[in-house]
Amino acid sequence: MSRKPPTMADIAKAIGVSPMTVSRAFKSDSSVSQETREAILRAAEDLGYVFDSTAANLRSQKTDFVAVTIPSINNANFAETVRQLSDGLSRRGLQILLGYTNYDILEEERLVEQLLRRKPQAIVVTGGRHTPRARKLLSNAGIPVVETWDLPEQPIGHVVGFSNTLAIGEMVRHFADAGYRRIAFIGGDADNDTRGTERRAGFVAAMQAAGLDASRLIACGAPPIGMREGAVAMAHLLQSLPDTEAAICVSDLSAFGALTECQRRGIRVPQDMALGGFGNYDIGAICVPTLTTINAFAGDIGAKTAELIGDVLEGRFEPGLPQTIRFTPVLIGRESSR
Amino acid sequence: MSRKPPTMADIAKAIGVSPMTVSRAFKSDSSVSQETREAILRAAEDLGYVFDSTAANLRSQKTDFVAVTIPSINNANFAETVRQLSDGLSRRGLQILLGYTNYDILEEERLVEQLLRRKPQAIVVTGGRHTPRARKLLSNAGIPVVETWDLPEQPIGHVVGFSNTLAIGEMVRHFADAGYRRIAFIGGDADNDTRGTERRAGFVAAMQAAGLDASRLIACGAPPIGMREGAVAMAHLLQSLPDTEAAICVSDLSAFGALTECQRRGIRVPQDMALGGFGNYDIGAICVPTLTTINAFAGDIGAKTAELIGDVLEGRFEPGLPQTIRFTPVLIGRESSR
DNA sequence: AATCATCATGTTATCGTTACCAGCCCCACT
DNA sequence: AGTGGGGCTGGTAACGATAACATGATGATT
Repeated sequence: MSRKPPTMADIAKAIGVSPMTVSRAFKSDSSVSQETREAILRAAEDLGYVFDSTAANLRSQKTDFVAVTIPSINNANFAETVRQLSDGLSRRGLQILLGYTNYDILEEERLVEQLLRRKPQAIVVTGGRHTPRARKLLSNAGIPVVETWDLPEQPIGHVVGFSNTLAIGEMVRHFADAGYRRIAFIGGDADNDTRGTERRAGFVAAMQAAGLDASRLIACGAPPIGMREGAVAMAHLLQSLPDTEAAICVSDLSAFGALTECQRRGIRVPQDMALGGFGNYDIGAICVPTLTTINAFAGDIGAKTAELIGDVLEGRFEPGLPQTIRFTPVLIGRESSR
Repeated sequence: MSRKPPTMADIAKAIGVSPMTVSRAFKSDSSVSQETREAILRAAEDLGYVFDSTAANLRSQKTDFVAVTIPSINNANFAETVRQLSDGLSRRGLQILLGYTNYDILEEERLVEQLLRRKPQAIVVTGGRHTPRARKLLSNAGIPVVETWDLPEQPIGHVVGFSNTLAIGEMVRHFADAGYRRIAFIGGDADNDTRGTERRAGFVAAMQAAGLDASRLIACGAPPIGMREGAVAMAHLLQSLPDTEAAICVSDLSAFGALTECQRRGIRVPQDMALGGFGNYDIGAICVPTLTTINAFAGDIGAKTAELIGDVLEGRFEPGLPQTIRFTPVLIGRESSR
């Protein structure tokens, strides 16, 4: 029963052809006569043959893997990026090899090394901050590298991202234009949360540019920052700076958490406290009141990255000429800031 | 510059040892003298050597991959299962190879076939419904198979799951005991949503067992069923069956959507309409009012599956003796059903 | 002193597929 | 009839690591 699984050679023997012909029969473009191919595929099915990619990968020096690292899978934004990336790549015959860094660049380094051993055709990392060793590994890997979700100052290779700083600036202006003055920022205090700290820095810069006090900063600690952290932060805010008129949160999740805290305390949103989020999560479009947010195009980042990788691998670009694709975050004004 | 990457043979030559010794130097348990190993590792670093798993995989017939299929990555429940699974496996030196079926068993079949070509050491699938061909592929793969999130009547191999039917029965009883009589069910009408339909069937059975009318069934269509679908369904429910006292939703997401619709219409929850969800999502614990739900132990399913796979692969079980690990879903009573 | 286990290393063959290079047959054109 | 090209097939070697077995040196044991 449990003999070892059949190989192409077994099929070849059964049909009376060479293994080479069997190999060809499995590739759609190669030249094999119709009847031979059918006989081979039938025999393969009969024998319960399963193609062995590991051997093919070794011989052809192609794995059709694309390595991807994200901070966390439990985040709708990153998940959406991965989904679109995965869809786009699978359409091109590529398969994702996914790893989580847990928002830790040391973990990222380990992960990158581990993933590179699998000989992916390209690698996508989230963010532009890496350990020196990770940078070196990526640079020397000899495959296309794409950094996403940020616009690194010194990109390793390609980039598909947007400016978190600018995006938050947009949000600050939105509130300032609406007449809010005492505006707080929630989150972005942990230095392993690069996007969060960028947003916080962007908040401070934009507030100062608008001539407003930028000192209302509420800490949430290390990522992931979810709804609960947002609620806790709002409680702090209401206690420490009760005259605050508006709070800009590091993400829609924390904004929603902040909203629930207001609801529990009978604080009306937006009349007593206006709220802004980030990321255009589903929840912000449906909760009551709906949340003003920033669409950072998480899905499009994934889709565009897939397209870019396809183009590069199929030689549609000058090789060695890194591309930077920049998305412009768009503010979505909703009920929480009217 | 772009010569081809160094191999173990190159390191061997540089150090003056055999390739075999180099190979051994990279495995922690093998016997290589301290100094030789150090010299090898140093040379490897100098040359920018990256271990080639594809070759090792072929020769040793071990990939250290575990294939996993889930319906969707954009679902906090499945994501949590995958996270714990991934953590547990990586602790054992195994790496996940993930694929999404989009709630489609035909897509699952394609995916399973594709994943098996990569020669994983084990495969985890979500749910117990598969195409005949997929069943055959899984059975003949010669590796441990784990079905999760359900309790299939005819398991292919191992199972780590719970009874959706029983879980919803629990929920129905909770509402019935609290005095609710006109109870509706939202979702679970699409037949590619196996867990959803099971929950709906469980609802009908439990309602009948309680002597209650089980005909208040609101359709949501095909999965994924999110917040928006829940809101739409609640609108339908309020229009078609306005005297309904309580609604049990196929998940916390749809329950939250239903809640928002109530809020927009000024319908008090739970006074005018009680709500129940499923899955113990973060949102249900924090929204106002908090949602009564069922903890299905999504994370534990992943953790336990990782443990099971570890045990099986390391021969800690009678081989060929499939295990079934059954979780008992627990009702969490919250504000939405007081 | 002889024997044997242990350690560190080397040699050889192989995992299953495919790149590369031929070779054959048949038909279409000169 | 001769030449050429395209379609189909086969033989051989190789991808880069390691399993399996073998070897020499060292030290422990009797």
